[in-house]
Amino acid sequence: MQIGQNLNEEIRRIFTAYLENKSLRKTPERFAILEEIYSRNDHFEVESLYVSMKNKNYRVSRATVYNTLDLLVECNLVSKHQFGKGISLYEKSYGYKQHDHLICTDCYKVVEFCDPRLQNIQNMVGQLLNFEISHHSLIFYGKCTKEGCTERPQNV
Amino acid sequence: MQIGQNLNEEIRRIFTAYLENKSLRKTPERFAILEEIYSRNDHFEVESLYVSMKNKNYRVSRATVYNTLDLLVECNLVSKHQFGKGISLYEKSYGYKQHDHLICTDCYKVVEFCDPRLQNIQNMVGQLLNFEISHHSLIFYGKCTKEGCTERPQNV
DNA sequence: CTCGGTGCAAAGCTTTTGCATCCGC
DNA sequence: GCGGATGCAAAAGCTTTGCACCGAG
Repeated sequence: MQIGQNLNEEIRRIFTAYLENKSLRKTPERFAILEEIYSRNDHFEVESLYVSMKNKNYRVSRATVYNTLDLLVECNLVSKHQFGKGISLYEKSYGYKQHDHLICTDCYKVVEFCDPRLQNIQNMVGQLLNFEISHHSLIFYGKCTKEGCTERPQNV
Repeated sequence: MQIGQNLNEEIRRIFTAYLENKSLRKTPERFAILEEIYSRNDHFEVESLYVSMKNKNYRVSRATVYNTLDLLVECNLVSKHQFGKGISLYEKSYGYKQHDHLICTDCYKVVEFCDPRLQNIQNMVGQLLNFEISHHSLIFYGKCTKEGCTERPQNV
């Protein structure tokens, strides 16, 4: 589809600009990882991304995946979350409206939400305490009611 | 001091009630860990708590510390944070007003703040998405300005 | 007396690091 | 060709687990 193609070009452009600005090399691995991430629609962990690429017979190492994820987080193409199970989850972030997460403590389902008032809090707190706030993490923990919470962990 | 003594009795009472309710044993180790935690005023990591107790010649194992921390988190006497460095930080939570955290991405300084508007957001989001929200985690990441940010990691 | 809890050490998992090789610039 | 980047595997760091012993109920 045309839109997907445009998005793909756009994120490559952003990553390229970032790499050039930082005098980092534009290696094929870095762009392959970026592309793999943007072909996904979930909150994924490093191992899952690594396995996906291995399954496609792409030759990458975990070290490169970790390294590239750091770069992508730094240029805001990917966001990183610590949802509390000691394991980091990532998701693509370009073209998505800012959102936060709600996690079911029974089944680990992740739901996204957005509340503009948070931005006000962020601005005020930063000004009050002399911080230049660059980003935030807001997670609500609870139990999903009504909907079919299975109490069985899902692969999020 | 009298207040400290009352607090100490109060948290023991809460923990005791929790253990009895869950039919768990009231072992001396569990209360020793609780007491050690409430004698601290910082955000601490497991290893630090373990070492503190070892230094006082108290015989505990890491396994018991981890086990007890889980219990204390579950009965709301302790709160657990994932500040993003892959390592969990804990703090006592009874008798403290609810607060959130601001972290300097250069020196890792942790500052606490409180904004009552967050409660409104929490209530609204929970109602809207059919979640019974039990707790949350809000972290602002940024750089401290004006004050002397050393860019050197502190032991938080 | 029972069996849950503990200490200790080994194992598990995610992430980082060291090093030889490779390739972008 | 140089030096950054990669792949691989080993190592590191936090947390969990297995097992024999202990002690709370």
